[in-house]
Amino acid sequence: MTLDQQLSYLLKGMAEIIREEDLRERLTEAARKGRPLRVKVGFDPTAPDLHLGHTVILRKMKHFQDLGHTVIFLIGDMTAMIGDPSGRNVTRPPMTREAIAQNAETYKAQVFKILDREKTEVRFNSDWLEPLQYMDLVRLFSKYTVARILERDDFAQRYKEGVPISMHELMYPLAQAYDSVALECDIEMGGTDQKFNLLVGREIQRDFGQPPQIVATLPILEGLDGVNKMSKSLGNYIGITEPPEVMFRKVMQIGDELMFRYYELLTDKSMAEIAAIRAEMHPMEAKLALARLIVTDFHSAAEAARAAEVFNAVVRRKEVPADIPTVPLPEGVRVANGIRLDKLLAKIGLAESVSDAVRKIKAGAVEINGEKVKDLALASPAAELVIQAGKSWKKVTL
RNA sequence: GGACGGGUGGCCGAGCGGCUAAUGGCAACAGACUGUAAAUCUGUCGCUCCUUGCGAGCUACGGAGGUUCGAAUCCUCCCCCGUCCA
Repeated sequence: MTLDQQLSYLLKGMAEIIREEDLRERLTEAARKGRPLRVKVGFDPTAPDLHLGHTVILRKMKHFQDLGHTVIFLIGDMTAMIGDPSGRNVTRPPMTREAIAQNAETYKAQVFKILDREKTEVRFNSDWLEPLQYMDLVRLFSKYTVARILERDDFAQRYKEGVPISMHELMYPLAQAYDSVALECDIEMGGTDQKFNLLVGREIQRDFGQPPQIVATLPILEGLDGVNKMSKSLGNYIGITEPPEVMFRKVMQIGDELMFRYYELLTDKSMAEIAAIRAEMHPMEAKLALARLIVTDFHSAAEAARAAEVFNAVVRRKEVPADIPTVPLPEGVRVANGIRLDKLLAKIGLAESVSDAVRKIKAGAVEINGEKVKDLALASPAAELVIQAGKSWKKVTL
C-alpha cells in the first residue's frame, strides 16, 4: 500500500484526527526505521461483556494491525479499583482485584475475535500507576492547571449546574495521560467523548520529553434505540457473544436511518457501496443483509443464514419457533380449577412478576397452544403448553 | 465555621396534612398498523392475594423518632448534595 492508501484506510470512519500531517509523518518514519507504531486504546474493566459499540474502535485497531503496527489493549484496572463515577453523578462501588482480573480475562477472550493476537500488547495501568508515590503524583498534577481541567465539557457543565465533581475525577485525565508516557504511545484512540483526555496526553508527554501522541477519535455508536449510545446498562446493545438469532433479531429491530450508520461503522462496505444500498435496495432487504453481515462476523455465514431463516419464520411468518426452551410445571401453580396462569408466567420468566403477568394476560399478549388467553386460570390444560407472551416463548410440560 | 436552598417511583419533575400508589414528561411493557422497524394510535406501567372487583392487604416519597383520627406533606435529630460568606 502506498502511504496515501494507508492513510485513507486508517482515516475511514474516524471522527477526528489530530493531526493528519503528524500521522503521515509518523507512518513515513515508521516505514523508514522499520519500527511499528504504538497505538493505545484504554478499556474499562467494569463491564466485561463487549458489544458492538466497542467493536467500532476494535475494528479500527485491527486496521492498524493490518498495516503492521502494534496495538496496546490497555485495561484500566487502576481506574476500576478506585471506582470511576465519570459521566454519571453516581459513585460506582470499587471493584475487587479478583473481579477485575476475571473481567480482564473475559475481555481478552472476546477481543481476539477481532484483533490479531500477535500484534496486540495487553497491559494493565496498575503496573505503573500503583507504584507512584505521593510526591510523584504531586509532580504529575503540578503539570496541569485547574482552569484547564475545567475546560473539559462535562466538568464545565457539571460545575455550572452545581452537579458534584469529586477531586479524583479531575485527576483521571492526568492518570490517563501518564499511561501514554509509560507506554510511549505514538497514537491514542478513543470515542469522541474522550477527546479531552486524549489531548491532555499530548501535553503531558511533551513535559516528559516525548513526542506528543497523535489523537484519533471514533464516533460513538448509537444503541438500538438510535438515540443513546450503545451500552449494557441502557439495554440497547448487541453483545458480541450473543447467539446468532438474537443478534439477527436485534439488528432487524433498529430504525432505518440507524441501519446506514451501522453499515458505516460496523462493516467493511465503502461509503460508495453504502450510498448505493441506500439508493437502490428496499430498506428491509438492506437490513436483512446487514444483519447477515454482522452475524457472520461474530459467528459464521452458515449461522447467519440459519438465523435469517429463523427470523423469517418466527417474526415475518409468525410461525412457532422450532426450539422453544422447555420447562417442567413449577410448584404452586395448580389450583382446584386448573392452573393459575399469572403465577405460571411469573415463575417461568415470561413475566417479571405476577402483577406483570396479569397485565400481559389482560392486554391480550398471551397465547397458549395458539389460542389467545383472557382468563387468569386455565381450566383444562393439555399435557404440553406452548406459551407465547409477547415476543417470548416457553414450553411447559405437565 | 456561618447563612440559605435541596434529597419523591428506572430517570426528570409536580405535590406541601386526608379525595395520593402519588399530576406531567421520558423510558419500559403490551395491542393495532407496517416492510422487521421507525413514526402514529390505544392500553398498561410498586408487590402480593383471591370470590378478577372501579376488590383486599402490604410496601413506598434520604434515615430514625415525634405530633395527629390521618404525614411525601408539620416538628426534632441525623446523613447526603449544592450555593454564597469566612
